[in-house]
Amino acid sequence: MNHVGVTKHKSGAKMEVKEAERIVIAKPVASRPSCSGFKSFSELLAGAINVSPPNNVCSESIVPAIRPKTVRFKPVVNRAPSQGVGVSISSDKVLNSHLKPTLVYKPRPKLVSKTTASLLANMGNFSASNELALQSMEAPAEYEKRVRPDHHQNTPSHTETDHTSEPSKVDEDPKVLPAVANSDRPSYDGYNWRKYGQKQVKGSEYPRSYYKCTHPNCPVKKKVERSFDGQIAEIVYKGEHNHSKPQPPKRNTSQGVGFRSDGTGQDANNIPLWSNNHNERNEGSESRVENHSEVGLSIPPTYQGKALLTYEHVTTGAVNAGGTSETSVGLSGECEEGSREGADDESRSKRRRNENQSSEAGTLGECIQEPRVVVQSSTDTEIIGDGYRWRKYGQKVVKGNPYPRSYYRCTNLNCNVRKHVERASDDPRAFITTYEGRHNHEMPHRNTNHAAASDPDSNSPAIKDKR
DNA sequence: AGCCTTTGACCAGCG
DNA sequence: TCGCTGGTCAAAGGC
Repeated sequence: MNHVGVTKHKSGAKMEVKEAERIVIAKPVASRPSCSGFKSFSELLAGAINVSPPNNVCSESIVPAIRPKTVRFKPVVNRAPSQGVGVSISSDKVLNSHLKPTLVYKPRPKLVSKTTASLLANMGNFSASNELALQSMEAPAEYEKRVRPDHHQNTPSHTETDHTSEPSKVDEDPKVLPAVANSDRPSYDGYNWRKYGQKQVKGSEYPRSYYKCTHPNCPVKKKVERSFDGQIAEIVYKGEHNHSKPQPPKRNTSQGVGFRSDGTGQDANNIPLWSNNHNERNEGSESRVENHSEVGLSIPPTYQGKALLTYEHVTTGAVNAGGTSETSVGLSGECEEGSREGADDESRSKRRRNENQSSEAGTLGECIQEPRVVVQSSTDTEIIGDGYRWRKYGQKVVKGNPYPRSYYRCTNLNCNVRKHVERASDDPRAFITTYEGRHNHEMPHRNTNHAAASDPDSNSPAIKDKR
């Protein structure tokens, strides 16, 4: 085991290490990085990848930060995601968030199975690799900072058990059992991670997995909470990579699905694409990429069919938006997880499956029969909420929340920013809006504040974005 | 052979 | 001081 950067000796040594980590690692501070020389991962990434947006005047700070992207909005004052930062943090809670140590990345993507990924890949634009790669969190561009609501309410019962190993379990829908996907793998961010622990954390319905970057001397760690169906419920990065992304063994564009089965968690194809493709393709959207992956609209592997639909929609949206990256991005998250996980997780799952076959079988069946994902085909609703124009491209019910979540995409050409809005299950008056990516354009409508206004299902109160 | 995951146990911080 | 909790270790086993 290469515990890079971490000494393993009990007590004393350990402490030292921790100390070190603290120094190096950015603590998940809720506070939003400002120009104080504090850069978030996404910003850093952005800088590395693209030309940094004008906003980022602050330059290079070394501090990796965890940037919050999802904020819980109360029907009060909200801000739209500012251009520079892909996320808007607002609401009282958010504001207070910095008081809390938890800065979390909390995307809730669903995954698609390998099959889906490959299908998508075959569809053309979509390259599984990309997708996969996208998930990356590396640059937590997608970080969402979220004041965590009580998860408890969300999911009643599946806790305790160690579902991690089991790839797809039910999560959103207790019945949903992703056939292939998921698992504990960290999201694909182009880096290699080694899982070194897993734990059921109090307050969280999902088990938390701990990962370390496998690169020698890289102090980066991340915690991932994955729902039973493989969705990433929360990701927290700690530290900053002191190396570049590992080069993928090979790049592949056409094979949508090239999964390594070695359990490295790397998808030969994925990574490459991720690092190359995305970076290159999405100039200016750097963060988006990463984000999408995690946050992206995801579809439980189980719902392959749906996934495809979604995919199409996504694609369409992308097209409409004028970007292709979107497409990949949109799926990325899904595929990534699904596919990549698929590789090794699959085997693992098999193992586990054998062990728990009976129980799972039942679950799976149900899942398939009762998909809860409702993909709205093309609700080309343009909504002007936080000042930007959004097109709703999907909607679905997420586990633990009776209210459907709506997915929006910025309608601006080439802008890959997306957001999803949902009511807080524990507080119907509160809305949780998660932004992905950052706008690469000016805000078309500055004073409008009815983000969800046109959202049919949102019943939503207008979400005002704070800026 | 090397690397990864799993998982119970251990450790430290905190209230 | 004690119990709880989160984070990490490390043996075992798989690929």
